[in-house]
Amino acid sequence: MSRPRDFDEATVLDAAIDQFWNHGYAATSVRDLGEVMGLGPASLYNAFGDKNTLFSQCLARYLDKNMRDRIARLEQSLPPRDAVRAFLEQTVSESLADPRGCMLVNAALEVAPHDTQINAVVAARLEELESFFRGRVAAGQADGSISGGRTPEDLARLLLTTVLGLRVLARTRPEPALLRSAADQALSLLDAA
Amino acid sequence: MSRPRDFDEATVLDAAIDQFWNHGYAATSVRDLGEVMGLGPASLYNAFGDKNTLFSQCLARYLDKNMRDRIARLEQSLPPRDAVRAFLEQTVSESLADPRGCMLVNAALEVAPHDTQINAVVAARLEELESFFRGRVAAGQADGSISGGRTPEDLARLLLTTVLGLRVLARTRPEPALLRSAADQALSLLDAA
DNA sequence: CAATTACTAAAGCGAACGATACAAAAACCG
DNA sequence: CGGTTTTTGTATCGTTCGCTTTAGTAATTG
Repeated sequence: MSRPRDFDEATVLDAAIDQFWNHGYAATSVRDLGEVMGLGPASLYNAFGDKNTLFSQCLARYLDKNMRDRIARLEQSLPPRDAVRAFLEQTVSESLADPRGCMLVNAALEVAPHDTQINAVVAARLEELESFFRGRVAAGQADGSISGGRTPEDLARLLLTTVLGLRVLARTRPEPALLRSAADQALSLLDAA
Repeated sequence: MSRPRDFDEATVLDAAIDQFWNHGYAATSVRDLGEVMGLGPASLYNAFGDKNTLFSQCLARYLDKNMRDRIARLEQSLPPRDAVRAFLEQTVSESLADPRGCMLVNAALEVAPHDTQINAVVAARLEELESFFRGRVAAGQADGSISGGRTPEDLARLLLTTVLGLRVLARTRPEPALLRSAADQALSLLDAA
């Protein structure tokens, strides 16, 4: 090893994430990436591999920062039922505030169907989210804050589906009343018998 | 008017729909389109305008054939509550059978955010679907087959969100148990008080 | 201080992109 | 038929694509 990099990998990765997040995979060119990252093509390819590999790294980093951390935070700081509600509410408010939507959902539709590696990552992360819901529902049923009328598995599946639906809906119809109502209806299943 | 076209517009449009549906907007080239449509570039541009205009026509035709007609059929042939259930069930079984998902949902995430015209079309069609659900729920409440515990507006919003979520989920995790369970949970709201 | 290593910037590779120019050919109308 | 109009096949426009090469420079090691 000799000469160190002139740039910070995490910083330029964030710039790349921003570009992919804004414009999607196919509509982002390697030149675009080089520009926002402040790198020439040689540095870019040397440090991150080709476009597809770079995208994988961006997606992984995005998910660690935006999903995994959020889940961990909610699991630690809130009682089970509140954690579920908070996740849905954060999804709604974030969808209203950021027109780019969720990079995971965007990738699920644009990239995953044509790339088995990305598909595996996306599927695994969706399972993580489902698992978060399932675990919180089970815990909520145990402490009595969530009705026991439905299985944690079933409720988790609906909650996951609702989150994804909200993300899609928000990108073309970012109407607060619409999104909040949908989220509230899904949450009401935590009470129903 | 003088020389007629050598091709049937509807037929070649269907071929173009198939291409866009399979590969998305950005990843489909005009040459790809010409190939599957059996047209040279001159005929293609002369008949359908540029790539973006062609996509609009494809999306409109797709929606007329796949969504509007289905809604009309369900509204005519089934009682309100069954029509709602049938729509969800068809969404699930179609999602499991066809890996391309729903072209409307795909377009909502890939194209609509960067194209105000497409966005308007997508938003309008989602409102149509929401309106279908709202109307059927209201009719179902009137005839007693659907619980009156929630407003048609709220239920329609959740059903719409669920359909979109199912479409996303199915593309990366086409698991029958997962999708059917989510759909069933959403439908159970038609009973709850 | 060499010697080595890894970096960067600039130029450019072949291929594919969206879109057009142009002339030949085909169908309509009088 | 002849004249007009539209369609069509072909060739190609200029640009951009993902990616590589080359040449030179900057930092580390002995």
